[in-house]
Amino acid sequence: MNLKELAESLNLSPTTVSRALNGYPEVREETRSRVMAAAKAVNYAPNARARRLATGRAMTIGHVIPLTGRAEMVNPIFADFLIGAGEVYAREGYDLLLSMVPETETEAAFRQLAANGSVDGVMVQAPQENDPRIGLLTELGLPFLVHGRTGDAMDYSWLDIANMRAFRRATDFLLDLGHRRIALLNGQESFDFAHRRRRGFEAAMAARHVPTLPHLMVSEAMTESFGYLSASSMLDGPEPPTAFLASSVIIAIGIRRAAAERGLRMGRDISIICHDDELSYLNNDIGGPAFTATRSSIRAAGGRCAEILIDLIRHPGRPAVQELWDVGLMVGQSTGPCNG
Amino acid sequence: MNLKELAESLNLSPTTVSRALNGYPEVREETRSRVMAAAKAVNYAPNARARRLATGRAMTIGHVIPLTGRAEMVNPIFADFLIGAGEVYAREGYDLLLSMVPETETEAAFRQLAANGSVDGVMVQAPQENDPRIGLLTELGLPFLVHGRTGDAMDYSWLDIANMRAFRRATDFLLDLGHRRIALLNGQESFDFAHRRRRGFEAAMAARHVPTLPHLMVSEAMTESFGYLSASSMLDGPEPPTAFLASSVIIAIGIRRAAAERGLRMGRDISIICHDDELSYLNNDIGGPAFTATRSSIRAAGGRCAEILIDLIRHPGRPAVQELWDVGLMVGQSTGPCNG
DNA sequence: TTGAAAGCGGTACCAC
DNA sequence: GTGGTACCGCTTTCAA
Repeated sequence: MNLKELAESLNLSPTTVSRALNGYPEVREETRSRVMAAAKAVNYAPNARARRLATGRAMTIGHVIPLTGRAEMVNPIFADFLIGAGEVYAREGYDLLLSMVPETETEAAFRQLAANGSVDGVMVQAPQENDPRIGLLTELGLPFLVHGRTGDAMDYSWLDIANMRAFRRATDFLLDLGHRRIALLNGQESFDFAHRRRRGFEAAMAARHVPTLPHLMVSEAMTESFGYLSASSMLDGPEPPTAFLASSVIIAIGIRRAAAERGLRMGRDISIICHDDELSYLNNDIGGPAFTATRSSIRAAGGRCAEILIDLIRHPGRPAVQELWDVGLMVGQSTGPCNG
Repeated sequence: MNLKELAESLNLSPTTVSRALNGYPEVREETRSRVMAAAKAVNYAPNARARRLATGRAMTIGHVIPLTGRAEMVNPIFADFLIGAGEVYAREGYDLLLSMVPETETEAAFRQLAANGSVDGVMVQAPQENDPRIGLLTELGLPFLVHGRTGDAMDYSWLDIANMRAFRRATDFLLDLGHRRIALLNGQESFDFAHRRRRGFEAAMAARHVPTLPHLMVSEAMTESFGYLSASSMLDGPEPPTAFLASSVIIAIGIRRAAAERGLRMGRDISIICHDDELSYLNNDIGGPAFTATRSSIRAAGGRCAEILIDLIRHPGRPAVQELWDVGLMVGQSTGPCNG
């Protein structure tokens, strides 16, 4: 059953039926209810393909995930971010087009999406320093929102969590507990977030005149084995750390295993604070939940990113939205936007 | 630049240009190359929305993920499956529509997708016993493929791994090593796969006349804390297990932590075999990699599922495809389809 | 081998 | 308030 047939069965024009269904005000109430009832009765749903062509909008948002050797999506934050964003898309009537492409084909993928008009905008995640995607998307005129930031000062829309502040605060917390040899197990520093986290860590240490120890600072792709192997060698080496700061829960899981193997007890012999944590994964390590972001805050961030992106799509030409989120420390919820 | 403009610039009709671009044989070779060159020169890409309307095909496949309380996607297999499927979709020119909906709204989501024609088919994952989705999709006439099976004997297309065989073989392996008190940490038994795995486990034990111990068999949502808590209480209780069989790497990670805390050494004091494992997560637990499926085999399964589904879409009315995959034991690759 | 024209199923402008 | 109709941009008969 299509619009025309539905209209005929009601002795109305397609125009009127379309208007009634789409909530236009000029339709008489009685007509509208008659149309609504009939539509429901025959289980009518407007054809999305036709609508997309007629309106010129795809009502679809693309998430392009570059696949590197290690499948990044496994990192729990990808899933949580997607869920948060997906909820908002659904609420706003948008579909989510997920495109996983080899990293080398990312540019081609974006060009394709822009050229054939199958999305109205795209979400960009995990930007690297001077990420080429930003210039490309700007050039293509495809609306986009970046989750994270690049170092440079281009004028694009992004939402980022206050990485530096989060790690500075977490480091302060460990220092307050009396720790001096704190290890930082970070993600790859080509990613902007890892860079900021290290700066936060270093700032906190410097402020207390505690030297950072090079052998306790490593950064690599965030996997459990990276956490396990790094923590193992640190714990077995000279000047072992008494506390760990990890950039991902995946890393923290590895650290915890290394610690457990050595009979080190969480919260007594050793403390771990990590990012992207959630209660079911890791808690009570230092006498209570200890993490910077949480899974629910990542999800909230995904939702907020989706809202901003949709707004950007609906209002082309609006100035770039740049939102910094304070994810707090030892909290279960994002605290939302902040400044500074 | 659209087809009509491109055609005008070439002094050809849209018809001919369309044919040239789509590889129709009746176009003169010289014309075709002229068209191709021009298309490339102006960076022409056919509008996907228009094409979808004209052809009546969405060229899109839907993955509907029901969200339960615990976000299942975190389970690594979801990501790997998606990656495997996504590669095939991209190769075949299909888009992937990812829809995450509250479990209670799954039916409405499918009805919507079917009614508004935004997908040509859908992938169904993690079926429960007597899963209502199967009847619904059959009724809606929307092509679908199930990854996994339900217990009942309906005639639908599925691809499943040989869960029973995998777990039977894994259990045999542990029995061969001399283990007698083997614990099974399974997923929720409302899922068909969990049910089959238990049967495989029980069959192996029965064949050797080794009694299964009720306190060593638990099934619950697959999380790290489930693994940790269950293993902890088993290890501290009477008749502790000497080996574990886990339905997910996530569970195994929890088991390993419990074991590490108690100073139990992998491969000596305790052995773990798990499903959905991968080297970076867990290995050498019994003196070598030990798992039933692997991340790469899940990915392969995703790819194969995508191929089957696309085939189903292209050839409506073909008989149901039912493929069983042997995922082996202690191997890094799927061995592919098998029977029995 | 090429072209004219009728859709595909909606939306939205303009007239009534 | 309602209806006629020209699109949206491509595919696909049918005719030449």
